Amino acid sequence: MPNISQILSHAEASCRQRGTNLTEKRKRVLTGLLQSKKALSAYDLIDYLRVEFDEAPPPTSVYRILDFLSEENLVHKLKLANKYVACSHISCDHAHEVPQFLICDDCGSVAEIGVKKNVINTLQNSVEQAGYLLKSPQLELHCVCQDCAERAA
Amino acid sequence: MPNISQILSHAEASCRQRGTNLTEKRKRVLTGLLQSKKALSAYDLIDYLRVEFDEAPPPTSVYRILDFLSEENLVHKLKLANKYVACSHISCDHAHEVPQFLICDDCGSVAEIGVKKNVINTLQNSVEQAGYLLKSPQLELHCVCQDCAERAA
DNA sequence: GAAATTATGATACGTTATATCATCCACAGT
DNA sequence: ACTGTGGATGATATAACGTATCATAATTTC
Repeated sequence: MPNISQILSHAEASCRQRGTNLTEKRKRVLTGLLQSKKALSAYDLIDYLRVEFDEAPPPTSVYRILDFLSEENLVHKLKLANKYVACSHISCDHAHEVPQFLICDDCGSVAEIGVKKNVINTLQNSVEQAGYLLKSPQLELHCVCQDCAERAA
Repeated sequence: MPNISQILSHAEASCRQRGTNLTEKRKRVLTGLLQSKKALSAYDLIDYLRVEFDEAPPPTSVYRILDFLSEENLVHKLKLANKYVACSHISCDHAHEVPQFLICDDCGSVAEIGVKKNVINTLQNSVEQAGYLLKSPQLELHCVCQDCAERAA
């Protein structure tokens, strides 16, 4: 696993290639997500920026930055948890299947898994039979991680 | 499709059988969801109660009632949309597969579908391989309904 | 170096949800 | 009837998440 500064360089190059700009502020938000290794809310990130960088950006700015990072596929938005997480494939060069997220309801840890294509296809078929169009096959699943399951036991 | 008062009687009987009590207030919240035929937020329901029944319950009460109705499987909570919807099988007697929800991001309409058991199993296996436990295989999918898709076209 | 574009800040507010403590109500046992 | 008990609801305040609007700063481009 590459270290954070390598990931940042990679992300920066990727943005430049797409004609966008990974600014210092955007880098700091991304760094926060990479360091925490779990999903954070926008307000968690504001706290992080205050503590680590003595910044106090308004929510507006942080949400804008998170939107930007999502657009660049550096970060995923987890609607189910109202949180944001660094893409686990952030430093890969190849394209990926649509990510599926497992969110631990207890501790907030997030695992990103792939599922077989035919599962998604079956799902998509069911959706279309109901007269709907799937906007995004990105699933977010309520889970409990092993650590929390053991702690509870 | 049974009418609303039939559904209410059925729900009331179901609660009684489980040793719980479908009070008038709870009935009115359920009625609101049944009438609207779509997902409503807790605050939508407060508005509904004010308009239809000249009540002004605090959010606390409405959330409590929604929790109760969820426990009784009369209502489903859609975390993805922060809304609540009457269970479409509310008046059936038989057990059901775990519901899957299609949420129109434009108009908020919700379809409830079943998916084949093996799809869920496959998913569950992937989750377990990642060291997580699936708390609920209830999926909520971001969709666009046919009406909205046509309107946009 | 002025104009245009991009990025960020300030302020205020809207929406969703919960914490805490108080009150009401129905019903059981005496 | 009296009372205690548990279930149900209300009142109040506030937390957490998110957005609208307008202003300002920084960067690029000509």
